[in-house]
Amino acid sequence: MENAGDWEKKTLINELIQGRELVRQLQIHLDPPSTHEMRELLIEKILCSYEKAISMLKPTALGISGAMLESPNSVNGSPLSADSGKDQDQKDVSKKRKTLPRWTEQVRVCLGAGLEGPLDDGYNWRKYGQKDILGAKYPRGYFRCTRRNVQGCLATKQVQRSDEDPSIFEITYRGKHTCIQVSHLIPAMASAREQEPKQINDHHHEQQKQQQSQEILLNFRTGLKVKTDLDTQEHTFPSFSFPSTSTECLKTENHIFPPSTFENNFMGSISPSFISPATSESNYFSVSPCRMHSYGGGHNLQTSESDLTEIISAATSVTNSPILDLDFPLDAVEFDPNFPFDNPGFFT
DNA sequence: AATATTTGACCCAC
DNA sequence: GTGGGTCAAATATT
Repeated sequence: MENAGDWEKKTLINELIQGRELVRQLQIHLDPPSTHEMRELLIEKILCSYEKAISMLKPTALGISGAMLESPNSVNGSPLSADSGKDQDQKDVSKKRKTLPRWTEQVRVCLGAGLEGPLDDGYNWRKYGQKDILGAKYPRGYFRCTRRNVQGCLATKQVQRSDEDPSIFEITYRGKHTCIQVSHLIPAMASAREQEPKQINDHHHEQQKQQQSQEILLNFRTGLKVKTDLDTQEHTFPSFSFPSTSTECLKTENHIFPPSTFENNFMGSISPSFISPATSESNYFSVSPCRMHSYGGGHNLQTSESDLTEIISAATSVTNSPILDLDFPLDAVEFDPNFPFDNPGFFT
């Protein structure tokens, strides 16, 4: 994690460069017969970019990188973690409730094409419930890993839209993914494809390449070691997604960037954080999430000491902990995704 | 047909 | 009893 600072710095620079590029694009689109939508879109992107840059400069963003961790107790009451004993019997839902680690992440969604909603984090989620929460303006969505039945993956997440800022989604993850993720990315791509069939159809071959590289990468990742910020334990985990910051945003938003745009950068191909149909809070979204702390998500986890170990491992299995990713030698590629914008004409 | 989402009911912790 | 979380039948989508 030593290079976390570096990484943030670079990301910050990238964001600024990106912002500049976007402004240029906007400039171009100001005169000609450009549509309003295009201009608004550009503005959105610019704002998004700057917002991220700013958030990176904020104190909270520096250390643990702004990860919004929820103190375990605040999320759900208390004794949840207390009984850490055994969750071995995972068939019993209620027991699981007590012991599964959880952590919260806040995600900002870029309101691009008028749509909005939470992003995909690289896993395939299936919605299994929705509930109106007392005092909350928006209902909370409940998702579980689609591989639950197949592989017994017990990971779940809750998506709660923020009252004050509807563009923010609070995502509470619970449980770690035990499913083998070699398969998770590909379906993710597939679903992304489904959502943007027109744009993507032209790039089937590229996608296959992508999938291949994903597989390779995943295999690679399988042996990944990650340090959590909680302590020094290192964990290897089976799956991980590499959230790309603005890429996500721009990529999903308005489908401006065809997959091929990312083909050449490793990151682009491995970042599965496209939209996933199943992840949308209410299914109506398909937008571009900008993780507020995507450049470094410090997670805090539920902290019952007894569960600490599990929590930590869970944290590593989570998808959105870029900061955790940093131990991974991605330096060479990690920023590429932010740079498709350097392509002249990437907007047309 | 298979898979995903919706939604009311049910269960459990508080 | 209440609220939050999950189940599962009905329904929608692919």
